[in-house]
Amino acid sequence: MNIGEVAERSGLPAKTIRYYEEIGLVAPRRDPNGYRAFCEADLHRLAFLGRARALGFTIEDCRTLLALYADPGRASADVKRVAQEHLGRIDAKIAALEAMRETLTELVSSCAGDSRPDCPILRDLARTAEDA
Amino acid sequence: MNIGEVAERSGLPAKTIRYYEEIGLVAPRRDPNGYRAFCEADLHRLAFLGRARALGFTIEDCRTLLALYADPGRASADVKRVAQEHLGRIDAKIAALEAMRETLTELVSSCAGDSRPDCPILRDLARTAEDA
DNA sequence: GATAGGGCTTCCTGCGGCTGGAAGGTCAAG
DNA sequence: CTTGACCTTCCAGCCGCAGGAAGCCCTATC
Repeated sequence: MNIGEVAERSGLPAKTIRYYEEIGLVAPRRDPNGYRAFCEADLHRLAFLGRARALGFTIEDCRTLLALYADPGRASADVKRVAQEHLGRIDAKIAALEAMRETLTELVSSCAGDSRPDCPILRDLARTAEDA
Repeated sequence: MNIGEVAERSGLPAKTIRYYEEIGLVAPRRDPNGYRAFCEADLHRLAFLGRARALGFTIEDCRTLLALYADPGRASADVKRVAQEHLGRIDAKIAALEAMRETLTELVSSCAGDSRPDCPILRDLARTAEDA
């Protein structure tokens, strides 16, 4: 299998697959002409990576997860911990974004949005620390 | 005002302020010795930037917002549009993160998290496209 | 056998928004 | 005169790729 076919079957761009090889996440054989020659196991690994990345795991998380996946003596607790920590980071991000959303929603709804220059959004951004 | 004082009063790291100057968001005078000399208006501008960034606006959004702020002939509709588009991007991010959170929460809760290797998280990541 | 096209290769740059660190100038205090 | 805190510039790195240049390989067609 050349990179094009693997890209199509895994759903990952060829660029990304080359990058994953560069950072050691996958190690396909090489044909005599220098082309990467992927086997089914490589494809499976890449698909695994694609799904882990889609769930937001970092590349380093993926490295860990792949290692656990390959280790028959793993403890599911180790996998769970990785996922839980990731979940914590996601919750934190959501909370931060929701705080922004709340403020922004309020500002947007209070702005007339007409041709006049007066704007509570700008007023809020321009308020000084003294403006309690 | 030197950069240290401005950093403290604006809450922005000095590094960030230098960066903002580099990309043209602020343009302090210079003392004969080469030190940046900030005036109150510069500080105000930086505080504005700090608040806009805290609300998640991109640097380019900030540039636009600063320009609108400085323009007495602006239309509040222009400000509102910038904020609304930003709000849309935030909503999209939250939605993506919540989708991840949902899947991850389910996976985490279904994993025993003990010393045995069997793990539904890994099983899910490793499922093939055929596994419907 | 020449040519055209697609796919493959490597290498370098750039994205956003900073952050860290090195090497060196400047200033006030002791 | 030295110390130490400040300031300066410049360069590298973060994450996870994406874009593009330059060039090789392979197949098909004329």
